[in-house]
Amino acid sequence: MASRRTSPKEPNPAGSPVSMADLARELGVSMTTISRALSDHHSIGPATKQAVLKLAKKLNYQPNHLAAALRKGKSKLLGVIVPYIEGRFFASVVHGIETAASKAGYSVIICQSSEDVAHERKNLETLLSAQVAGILVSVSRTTMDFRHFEKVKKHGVPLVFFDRMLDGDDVNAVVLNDHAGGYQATRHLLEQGCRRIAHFAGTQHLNIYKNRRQGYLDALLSHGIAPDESLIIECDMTVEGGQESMARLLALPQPPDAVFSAGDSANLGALQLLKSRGLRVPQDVALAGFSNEALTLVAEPNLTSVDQRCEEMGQAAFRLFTELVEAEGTPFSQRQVVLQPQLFVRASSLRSGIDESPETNSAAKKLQRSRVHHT
Amino acid sequence: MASRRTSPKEPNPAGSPVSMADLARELGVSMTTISRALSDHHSIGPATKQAVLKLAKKLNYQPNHLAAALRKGKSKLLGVIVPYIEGRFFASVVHGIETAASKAGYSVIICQSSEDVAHERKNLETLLSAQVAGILVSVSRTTMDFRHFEKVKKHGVPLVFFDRMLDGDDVNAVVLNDHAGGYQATRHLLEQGCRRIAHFAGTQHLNIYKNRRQGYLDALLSHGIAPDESLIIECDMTVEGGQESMARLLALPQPPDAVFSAGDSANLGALQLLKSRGLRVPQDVALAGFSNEALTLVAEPNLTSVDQRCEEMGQAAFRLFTELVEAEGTPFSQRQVVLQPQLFVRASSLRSGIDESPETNSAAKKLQRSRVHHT
DNA sequence: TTGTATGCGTTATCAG
DNA sequence: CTGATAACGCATACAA
Repeated sequence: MASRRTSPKEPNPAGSPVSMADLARELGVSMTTISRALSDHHSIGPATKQAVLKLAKKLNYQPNHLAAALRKGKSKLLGVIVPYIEGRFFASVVHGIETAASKAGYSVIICQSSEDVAHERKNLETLLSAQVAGILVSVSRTTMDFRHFEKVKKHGVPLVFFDRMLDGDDVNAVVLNDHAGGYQATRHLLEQGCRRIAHFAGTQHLNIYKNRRQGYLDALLSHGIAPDESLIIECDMTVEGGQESMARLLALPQPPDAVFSAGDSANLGALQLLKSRGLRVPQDVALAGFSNEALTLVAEPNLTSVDQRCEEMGQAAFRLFTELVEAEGTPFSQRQVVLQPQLFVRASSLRSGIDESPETNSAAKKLQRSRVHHT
Repeated sequence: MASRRTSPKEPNPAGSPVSMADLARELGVSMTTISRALSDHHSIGPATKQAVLKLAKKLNYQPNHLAAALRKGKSKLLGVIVPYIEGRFFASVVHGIETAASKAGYSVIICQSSEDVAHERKNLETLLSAQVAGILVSVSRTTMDFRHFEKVKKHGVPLVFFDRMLDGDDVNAVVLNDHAGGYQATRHLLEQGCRRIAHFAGTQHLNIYKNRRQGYLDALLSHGIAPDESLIIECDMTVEGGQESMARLLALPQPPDAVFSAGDSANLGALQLLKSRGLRVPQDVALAGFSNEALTLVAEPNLTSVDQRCEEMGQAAFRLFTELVEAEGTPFSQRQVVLQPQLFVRASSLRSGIDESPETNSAAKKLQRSRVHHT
């Protein structure tokens, strides 16, 4: 006598796509009942519900999100586009996004534009085809206009920019107050007695670099110091770029007594060059940077830097997305979230001990501890 | 007279889910024709094909991958689970995976287990529900058995482990030859004249740390040196852990003249402590670490370290996945890819200049250049 | 070369 | 409280 295929003893032999229909057949009820029991619908008998749940566990039923999304017209997928995923900043932001998203039942599809607009465009297509519920993006360095984002709006998919964005007011975005960051760092250098403060600036078509520079300029002005254009060097923010830029500054008739760099790597380069020339940091040249990279705590002396609140930015971006989902249908209203940066004062800019507030230091220590990761 | 809704002049007013059915109606052909034209089927008239493509572009038709996946039973989604996404290693591996995957038309869903098995289990459920075509995973630190991965196999979803995995032979995996890495680093220290070489070891239930330690032991043995258990310290691989461990070693009756650490962060801690005690690196104590973190090039002296080929690992993991897809149906055969580590010799372990080969140095420089990222 | 019909797994709309 | 049925958008076996 052949064994019955429908025997409850057989869990599931091979590739086992158990569907709601299977559960329905097995229990002798309708698919509707199964669906309702599984989604905890109100009009459902507690007895049948338990029975369904039990059977589902037993056959280890796995819901098919694709089918559900197709039916409902809304998926639980969230698209994220970043220029690249390496480096502390974007990795941390993605970490923040993913953590918040998964808590809310969303899965995150990650895309890299590799700083290339064409790639970015392709990423958008892919995400739209994947029927994502929303798209979070930090534009690539080569993105000069918003045309390819129009399609996203046209499809009614919520769109949130974070950190990097182009000028244009009709977009939702969460950004850091880069101006305040530049201002704080520069003011701090001024308070340390520096008077000829140079600036390593980034590409000026990106909001972040433009704002950091403006913060620097405004800090100087509000302290009655006229900016000196020869002290502003546009550099690519790499270690080598920092070395070269620092060398150029030292070749000036009147070298600076401090540098505010729009990035930490360039500042490291500056530090290396200064040391190689036998100059002391901060006594001869004080340094303050941007991003609060891990390297700031490794360099000697430790580097003063502006923290970008990476994880908060990720969380905020996701929150903004959910707000957009809730506000669906209502007329478009632009939403912007602006995060406040935090200056971490370290030895590279401390000319006297008096400014070293205890909170700042304990915060820095805490950061160091929490940032440690290992394989 | 009311304007016709089907007028070709109306591109698409609001949220516009243009489907193949719409294109078919507009062109007066069947959906089959549309489907074939779009998927470049062979039996399709070039004229009609062009017409379809043109109309699709005009109405900016966006294919619905969900529907296609549902129909075909196979999606173009790839699930990736990592303990966390921050830090150089996993970010780089994910970078490698995403780059290879998107090139092959796959989208990557990223999940973080946060070093928590329960979370890892949930991640698996999510990915299976999302109908991913495969799952790539590096297990969490708290994962002690493979039970929750059985379900994945049962569903017939290709599963690839990378870097971290538990013992067990019937799995597909791409790993680094950690044993060779530990061996090379230790041999290098021996060649520098070190004789009492200590080891900072990681949790021994993870393959990677066990193998690094074994490589260390075997290198000692093959050089006729009996391992000294008091020189092996299990530490949590943080900077602080490294400081404490180094302090313990220095308190020994016979302190070591070198340390091979299973991680770079701990080595940085050791370096800091040595400096604070007035000891010189590498003259008094030579240091070699693991992971080739960015900090190795920031610390002074630069830290010798074993590179883990992060991106190659990501690429290899994806390749292994595609192989599994192609080998579908055939009986299971375990596949393992073992990557060879590369030792980067730097000042922290160089007691004499003679060993500093030019290739090593140029490779290190190249690495430094290519790793620079900025916001 | 093109069209017709069906089903993938789910949810929503109706009746009972 | 429960059930039958349609529909989501696409791909394919089968017919023309």
